[in-house]
Amino acid sequence: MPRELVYFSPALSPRDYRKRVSDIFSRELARQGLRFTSQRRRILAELMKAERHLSEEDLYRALAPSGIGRTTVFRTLKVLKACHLVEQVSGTDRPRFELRWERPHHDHLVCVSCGRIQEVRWPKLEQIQERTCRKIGFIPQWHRHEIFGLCSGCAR
Amino acid sequence: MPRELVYFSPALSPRDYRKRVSDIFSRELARQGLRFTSQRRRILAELMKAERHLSEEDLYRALAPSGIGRTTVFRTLKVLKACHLVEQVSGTDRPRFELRWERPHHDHLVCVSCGRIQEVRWPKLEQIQERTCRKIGFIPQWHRHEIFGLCSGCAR
DNA sequence: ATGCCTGCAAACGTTTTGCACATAG
DNA sequence: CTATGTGCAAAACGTTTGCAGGCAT
Repeated sequence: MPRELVYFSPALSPRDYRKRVSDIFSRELARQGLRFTSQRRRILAELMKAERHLSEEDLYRALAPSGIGRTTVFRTLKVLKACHLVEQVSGTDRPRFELRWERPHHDHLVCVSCGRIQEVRWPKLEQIQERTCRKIGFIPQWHRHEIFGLCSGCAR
Repeated sequence: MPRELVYFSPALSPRDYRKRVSDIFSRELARQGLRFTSQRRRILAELMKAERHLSEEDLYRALAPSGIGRTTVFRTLKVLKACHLVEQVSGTDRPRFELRWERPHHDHLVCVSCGRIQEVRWPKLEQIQERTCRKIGFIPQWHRHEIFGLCSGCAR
């Protein structure tokens, strides 16, 4: 159900964006002595063409007909996370995955009724967080900020 | 490993606090036609006396010797969540549960090295969040804000 | 040719469910 | 007394692993 994502950095066309992300993945794999297989290519493609946050299940269902196994989806998601190309977020049900590259950091508003996920950018919040962390000597590495509630459509 | 919690609202003595939370649970159960059994009482007591965020495993290990089954721990945690007496947070490993009643809302700093969980109160952040939500017609019900990184001790 | 990658099936750890008995109200 | 709660064992679920064969480099 989740929708409403803007995947493309304004400076790049969708096509260029896809090429760019693909190149980054391939380079990152090479750097680690790993291989850019057709399965990994297709899983990344599926993530890029999606207009919502996909779960492992979503990916598997989309790609199983073409012969990709569950294990490979799990393993590829792990590699993508390790490359910081994909981030895992919690939906209302299962973990979901989103492409991060070339996209500004943002937080999530998750509708508990329809599952829609909206994205919010909160530079001011990030700033306050960093200041507080610095003050108490905590070195932030990543964070997860998810607000659950009713989206405007379901609020009625 | 997580520690460093302040469970008591400053206005209440620990003893009064425990009585209060217990009463709230009992009343909430009654309201739903459910029963305040000895198991539920003891699970809540365990959560109240804990000085850290407990996992289901923690609770089970603490209470199994006195004959409480795994199933009951899971089921009771579910009831407690439904009553909004307990909130589920992600640690570095498994889900953990914390009492919410009479405690001000706060966010979490999770150390990925030692597992320590520090709590932060960010009224200013909450305020910004609420303002944004109101602006776009999103009705927030709860939120999860967890920052992962290195605590001051592990930063060295 | 080598060594990483794949798919399958089996293992795994966590959470849920079906059931007969126990117990709170 | 009756409906809800309990504990056990088994099932279900999402995820990981071991292995034999496949493929990118």
